[in-house]
Amino acid sequence: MSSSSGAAPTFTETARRAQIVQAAITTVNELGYPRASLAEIARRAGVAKSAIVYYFASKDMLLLHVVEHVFTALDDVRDKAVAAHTDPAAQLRAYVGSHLAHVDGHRPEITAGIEIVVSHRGPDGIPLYLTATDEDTALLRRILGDGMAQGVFRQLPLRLAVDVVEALLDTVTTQLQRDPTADLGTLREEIPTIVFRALAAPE
Amino acid sequence: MSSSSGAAPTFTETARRAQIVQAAITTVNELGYPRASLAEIARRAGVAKSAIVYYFASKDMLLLHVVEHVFTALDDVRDKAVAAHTDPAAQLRAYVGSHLAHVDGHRPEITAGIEIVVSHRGPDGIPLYLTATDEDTALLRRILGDGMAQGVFRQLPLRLAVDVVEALLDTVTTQLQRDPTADLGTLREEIPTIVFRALAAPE
DNA sequence: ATAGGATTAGACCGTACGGTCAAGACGCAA
DNA sequence: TTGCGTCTTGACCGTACGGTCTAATCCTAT
Repeated sequence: MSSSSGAAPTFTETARRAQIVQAAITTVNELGYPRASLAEIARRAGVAKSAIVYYFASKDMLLLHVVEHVFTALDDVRDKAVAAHTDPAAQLRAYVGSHLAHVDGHRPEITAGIEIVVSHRGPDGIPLYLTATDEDTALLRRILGDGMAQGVFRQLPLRLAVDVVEALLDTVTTQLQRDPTADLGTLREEIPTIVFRALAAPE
Repeated sequence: MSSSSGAAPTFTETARRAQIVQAAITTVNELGYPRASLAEIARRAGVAKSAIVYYFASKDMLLLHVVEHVFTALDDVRDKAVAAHTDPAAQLRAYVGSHLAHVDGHRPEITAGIEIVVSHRGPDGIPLYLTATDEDTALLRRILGDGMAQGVFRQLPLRLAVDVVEALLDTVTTQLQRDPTADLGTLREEIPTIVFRALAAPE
C-alpha cells in the first residue's frame, strides 16, 4: 500500500515519492502543465505510469503534493527569517529578502509550483489550488497590519498593500518564466527598495 | 471559403466570426482554458464545431485571433491616452489610468485574453503568445526612458522599471481573476500613486 | 526457505479532444 | 429554373489522456 496513513513509510516509498515529485517538477518545467502527462512524468522518473498512481492516488494528488512541497518550503524560509526580527520594517525587509533569495536558489521548484497552481483546474473548471485568500498571506498581513498601526507604513487597505507586495515579488518569478537562467541580482537589490518606497509612511 | 485573404469578407462571415470570438471569451471565462474545447465554444456560439474550423483554420488560430482582438484594443486605448500629453510624467499617468479604466470596463475580454496568453502552449510546450519582450512594451519603455533621461523618474534599469509598472498593473487583473465582480475603485485610485512612488526621482 | 505483503511493469479500457469529410441547405445571379 | 459559390451540419477518425487490472517480482521477517 502507498502508506497514506497508518504505519511508517517504507524506505523505498519515501525514495520513490521524492523521485517522482522531482520528475514531475522537471516535466512541468520542460513541457509545461498541459503536456505534463502521467506518461511523461513516468518516463522522466524511469518508472511505469502505474507506479505513480500506486504511490500517489492520482495525478491530481501528485500535483497537490508537489505544490505543498514547494510552497511550504518557501513559507518556512520566510517564517524563519521574519521571526528573527521584531519591528515591522525589519520584518518586511526579512520577508522580502528571504523570499527573493529562496526563489533565486530554487528556480525549478518555484516555476513548476507556480505553473501548477495557476493552471490546474477542478473537474468543473474552478481553480483548485489558487485560493490565495487568508492562510497564505497571513504572515504578510500581520506584518503590514502591525506596521500601519505603528505608523511605519502608510495607511492603505490591507488587502491592497498585500497585493502590491506580492505583485512586486511576482516580478521575479515572471522574469524566471521568461528566462530560467536570468540574473536576478538587480531585482534582488531593487525590489526591496521599491516595496518600501510604495509602503513607507510619509515623514 | 473563410476569406483569410483576397476578396472582402461576407456579411455573415464577419458576424459569425465576431459571434464565435465572443463565445470563445465566455467559454474561457466560464470553464477556464483547459476545458474550453471546440465543442464547448461551439455550443455557446450555437453552431457546429466544424463551423468554427471553417471560419478560423484551427482552434489555435481562433485563440490567436481572440488574443489579438483583446490586446490591440487595450493597446489602442493606451496609445490614444498617452498621445494627448507630452511630458513623461503626464504620459505615464495617462498610460496607467487608461489601462486601469479599460481593464475595469472590459473585464470578460481581459480575463479571457490573459488566461489564453498564460496557458496556451505550442506543440512542444513552449509558450506561444507569451513573448512580452519588445513590441508590447515599446510605448511604456519609451515613456520611462524619456522620463529617466529628463530626470523625472529615478535611474533604474529600464527593463526593471517596465516590469515593476506592469506588475503593479497586473494587480488589477489578479484581483479580477479572484473575483470578476470586484470593486476596483480603491485600486484605480491607489495604483497610480504607488507607481509614481516607486519611480519618482528623489527631490 | 518460504509465506505474505510491498512493489513494479505492461496490457488494457473508456473518454474527450481537435480535426476531417461528404452531403446537403441557402441565396443569388443568369 | 437552373447553376454555383457560400455556408452549415452531424457523423466519423486518430490520438492522447488518466486510470484500472493482472500477473509477476522483490524484500523482509520468521
